[in-house]
Amino acid sequence: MSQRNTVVTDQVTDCPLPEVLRLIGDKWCIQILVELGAGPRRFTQLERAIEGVSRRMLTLNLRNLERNGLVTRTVHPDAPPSVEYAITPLAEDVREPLELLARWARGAIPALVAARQEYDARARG
Amino acid sequence: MSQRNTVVTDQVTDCPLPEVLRLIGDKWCIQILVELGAGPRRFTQLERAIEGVSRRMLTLNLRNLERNGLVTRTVHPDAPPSVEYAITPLAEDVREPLELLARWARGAIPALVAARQEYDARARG
DNA sequence: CAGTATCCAGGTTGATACTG
DNA sequence: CAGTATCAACCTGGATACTG
Repeated sequence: MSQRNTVVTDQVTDCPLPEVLRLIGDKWCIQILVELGAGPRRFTQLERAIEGVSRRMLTLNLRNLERNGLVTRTVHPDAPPSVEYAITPLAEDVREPLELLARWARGAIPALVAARQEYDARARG
Repeated sequence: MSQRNTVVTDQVTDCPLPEVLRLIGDKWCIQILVELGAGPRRFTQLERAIEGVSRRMLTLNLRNLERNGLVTRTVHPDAPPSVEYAITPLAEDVREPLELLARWARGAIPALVAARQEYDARARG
């Protein structure tokens, strides 16, 4: 999760894909975006919605998303504290490409499973 | 790179995206697929084309791609050995979704950079 | 509530040397 | 040529305890 400023700086070729993947490739980013896609959420709401995420990782991933302009964080000056997260238009725009990717994944799963079984069978044989 | 058999097994929700990202999210996978998209390549060709990849990682990534049915590996019984890698139709199909994602990335870069500058400025301030 | 600080286990990667 | 084997460094992530 350390600084990964590579999205533009050192991208010489015309394929930004490796950078995008690092951008949204943090372990919980997608699930955060999906959850926030349904509407703004508070920290604990996210923590409960995203099964298995640790407090630490949720924080780090949110900070990263915020830093990259994909998520906004608004603090309401209440007691007890209340912080609301929401996705930005920029993040909205990435939903469609991601949905296509997801669609491909759903279609590809049978072939993937088959490929693995065959590979593993051969690897053992 | 250890076994990650999760693509189907434990996916309860209807969002396969985290799994896809692990599938093609290995550090060099995309670059391998892009390179092979231009035509079959031999091991050393890939090693030279993909700047910064170590022999070890190239091997591991290729094995993973092969296991998932995204790349084929054909050994020509020559001396010296000759091994040719190529992408499968399954991998061809993923190029379009990935291209859309790349297109989004290219468009989003200015906003990303701006978001970061602002965030980092505030973080220091 | 919404984090931060700390510690640690484990996984991932690169460098390097070796092999059929 | 096309790898495998080994080792060390690094990074990531989870658990936990603490705080405004």
